[in-house]
Amino acid sequence: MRIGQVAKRAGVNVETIRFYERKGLITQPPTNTGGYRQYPKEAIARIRFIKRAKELGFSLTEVLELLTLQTNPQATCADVKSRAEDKISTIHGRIKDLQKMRRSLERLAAACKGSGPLDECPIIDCFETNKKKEE
Amino acid sequence: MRIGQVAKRAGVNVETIRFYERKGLITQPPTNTGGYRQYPKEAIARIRFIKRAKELGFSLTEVLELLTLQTNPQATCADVKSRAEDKISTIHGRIKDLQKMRRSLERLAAACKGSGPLDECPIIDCFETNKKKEE
DNA sequence: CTTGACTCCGTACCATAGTACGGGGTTTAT
DNA sequence: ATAAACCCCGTACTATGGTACGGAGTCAAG
Repeated sequence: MRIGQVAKRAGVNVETIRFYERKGLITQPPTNTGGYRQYPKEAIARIRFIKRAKELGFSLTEVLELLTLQTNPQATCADVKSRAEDKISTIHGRIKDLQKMRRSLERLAAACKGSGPLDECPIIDCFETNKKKEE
Repeated sequence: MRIGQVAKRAGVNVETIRFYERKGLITQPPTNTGGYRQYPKEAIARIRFIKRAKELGFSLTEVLELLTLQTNPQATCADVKSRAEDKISTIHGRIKDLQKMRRSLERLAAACKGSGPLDECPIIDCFETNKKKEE
């Protein structure tokens, strides 16, 4: 199968496949006489693996680690599980940060009556002073 | 005040101030005879404004919008409030996405007993097939 | 056997938010 | 007056995950 077919079936761009190859996530397949890459069908599965791991928050570097683990006969579930748990906690941290931001913005938006000049806007005021406006 | 002082007091890097200037977030102040930038003390407040807005999730482009609004006498609280509300909802969306990821990972991690070879790992299995392992 | 679609490669570019560097000139303190 | 510390400018580089481009060669259908 040629790169275009693989790309279509895996749901990515041709350029993305070449990019993954440069990053070491995919090994370059044999080429035909014309120099075209000839992919086995497992290539599609590998690209989908990458997509799925990415969707769950793994960076390409981390996906590479996961893929490398797979070729290591000493690797066990524990290796994968610990990476998943690390990822869960970093995601958790990001959620906390975002919730903090959201709560602050909600407080400010609630304090803003939505009319009047900017120099009375509690949101702008907060940005200027980093204090809640004293009543 | 010179750039180094401003940077120190605002809690950013000198380079960052020059970067913000290039981005139009800060106007270039007058320079002394030697060509050094001479900042009024309001510059510190402006940089802190940028920092605070960034901490609440606004990108530099959005911060620029906010700052530009301030110079517009027609602008009202409503303009700021609507930007805050937009930001709240994009943050909300990101939280939802992250929660979805976290839930999926938690399900997978829970399904993984944490020992044994990788080809029996439900996490790897999910990445390969995007299905929950059938029992 | 020609045309269009596909692929090759290397490089440059996108956004984001800066950081780092190098070779100069300036200011300040001793 | 000299050295340290500061600042100037432009450019390049960081990380992340790709996308775009251009000129060339190849493959398949008519």
